[in-house]
Amino acid sequence: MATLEKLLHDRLASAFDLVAGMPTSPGVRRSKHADFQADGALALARQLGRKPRDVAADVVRVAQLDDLCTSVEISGPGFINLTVATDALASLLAEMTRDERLGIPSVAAPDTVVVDYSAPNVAKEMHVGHLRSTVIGDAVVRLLDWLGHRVIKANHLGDWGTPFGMLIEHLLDIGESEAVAELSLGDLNSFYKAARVKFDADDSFKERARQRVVALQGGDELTRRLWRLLVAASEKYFMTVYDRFDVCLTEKDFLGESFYNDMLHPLVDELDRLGLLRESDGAKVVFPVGFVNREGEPLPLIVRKRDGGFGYAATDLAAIRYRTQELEATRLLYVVGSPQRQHFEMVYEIAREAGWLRPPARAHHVGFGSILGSDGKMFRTRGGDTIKLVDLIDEAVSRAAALVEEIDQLDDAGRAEVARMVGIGALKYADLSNDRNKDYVFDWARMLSFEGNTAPYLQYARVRILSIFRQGGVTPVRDLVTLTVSEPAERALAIELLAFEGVIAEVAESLEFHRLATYLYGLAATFTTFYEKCPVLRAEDGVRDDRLALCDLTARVLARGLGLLGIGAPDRM
RNA sequence: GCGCCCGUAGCUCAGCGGAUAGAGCAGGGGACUUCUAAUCCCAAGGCCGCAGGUUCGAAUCCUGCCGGGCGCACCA
Repeated sequence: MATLEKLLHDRLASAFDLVAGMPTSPGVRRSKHADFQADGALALARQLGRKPRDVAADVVRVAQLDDLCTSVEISGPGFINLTVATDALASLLAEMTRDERLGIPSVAAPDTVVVDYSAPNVAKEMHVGHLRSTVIGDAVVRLLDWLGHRVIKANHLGDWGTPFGMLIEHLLDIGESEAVAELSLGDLNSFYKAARVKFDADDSFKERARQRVVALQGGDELTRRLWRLLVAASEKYFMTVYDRFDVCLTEKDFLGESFYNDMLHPLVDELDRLGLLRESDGAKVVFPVGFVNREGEPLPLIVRKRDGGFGYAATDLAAIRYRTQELEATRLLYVVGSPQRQHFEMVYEIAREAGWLRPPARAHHVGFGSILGSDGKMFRTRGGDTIKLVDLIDEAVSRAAALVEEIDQLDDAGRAEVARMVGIGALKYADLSNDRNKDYVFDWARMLSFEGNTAPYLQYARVRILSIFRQGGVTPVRDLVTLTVSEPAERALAIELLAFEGVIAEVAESLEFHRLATYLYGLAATFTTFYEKCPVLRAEDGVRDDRLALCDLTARVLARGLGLLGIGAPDRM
């Protein structure tokens, strides 16, 4: 389906091309002076050496807009103001009601997308630091999947490295069953800390740990089994967190660092063959072009450490090669904090130089800022400790439970389910409604408020709509051929609804979910104006059905939009 | 030193070259015999960090400052 804005754009583009004699952007956008405006004449006038208003007049003369607009006027210095015909609105809306996908088709040429996100560490608690990656990455997965792309979730688990020496030795000390029980239940911090304490205090333990690392890397069978035990127990725990948080990661998506172990030696060999590998201070490194260190010298990416071990850079390179060559990925997304930006830029550059990343395949760092406390510093507990992710989730749900306590139309189980949707929704939405490039300030009261740009507000807006249907005992029809849109509030809502596709298209590329959030909030706000001004159930028969259709579409767009953000929408609250 | 990100109302945030810079919160004033008032409406609140430049037009693009955050060789 063609979206309204795109239709206007295309028609005007043809007209502009005629007037300019070359491809010219019409500059169509929403306007407060009309439904839409086109700014293209102002920019074009300069190139043609003519007056903007004259250019605009020529464009209007040749533009074929009769079926779309009732009014096309030139205003100010040369803006073209467009008022959309209600017939056009009506038929587009009717088409939208009939479409299961709300006018948004599956993509014609799907990408194979690898989304690298969440990435907790084995035997370590998930904390606030994992919140944004998990929430944003999950939204990326849901959106691209819904659009019909082939999405591969890659949970780049920290399941390898020197800490496993001490972790395995600690496991042996306390016994396998005890360790597994502790880890599966989520008592990860105390397990890790206990290991750490012994490691720091006890030299013989430290030596055992060191030996154990060697055994692990050497493939010693017992050690591997114990390691696997640690990983499995942690994965089991992480799954409980994901389930509780409504995150769509599954057991199958754990693709930890260790997965790439066997690829690391061949990787180094290939870099060597390609002539990219250098020796520096005893380490094997690659110097990607365009990167310098603080002395202005070429900045290396260390592929193999002086001691022969591999660092994360090697794993990241192996992963990128695996993803493009084995998984045949065309779009690689790394949902990782902004501080790691340079690292990934270096990895991408090397991958391009090595030929592992070439068009149409592209890699993109989906970076994000930090979560801050109300004091403007990194969000921590009052004691200065990092906050566990489960604690955050639990608090969100229990705070939401206090809010929904008064709902008398639901039983206890129903209220608990609503509390979950509201609490988790609030937490996720607070993250996704902010520009991910920026830091944001964490504030329980604000995110759980029913006023302002919050998940509860959007959820509530939809509940009010469903309440109309229940109250009237009606089911909105979805096979309309046309409908009437006459009141200003109806028009405003109609135009807002028709903008959904454009927003989705934009976010699918930029992965800036706050644009979707801003849109949904605008839609909900536009709806409440409509709700105040236009009675639905009390309207006359013809009008009533049309208003019901507007309500229904709004509810569906809200539910779909929230769903793409990983947020549920309760039917009552 | 080099690089990246950020600076918009008292607070939290939108605004990816267009008309008079927008929301929410807080503070002020209103609206519940009404489809859920957990809502809505009205008024008030701004040298868009500073200074130049490009442009018919700059919060938006460029340069330089100021202020804050983060990276920059064997941790991920």
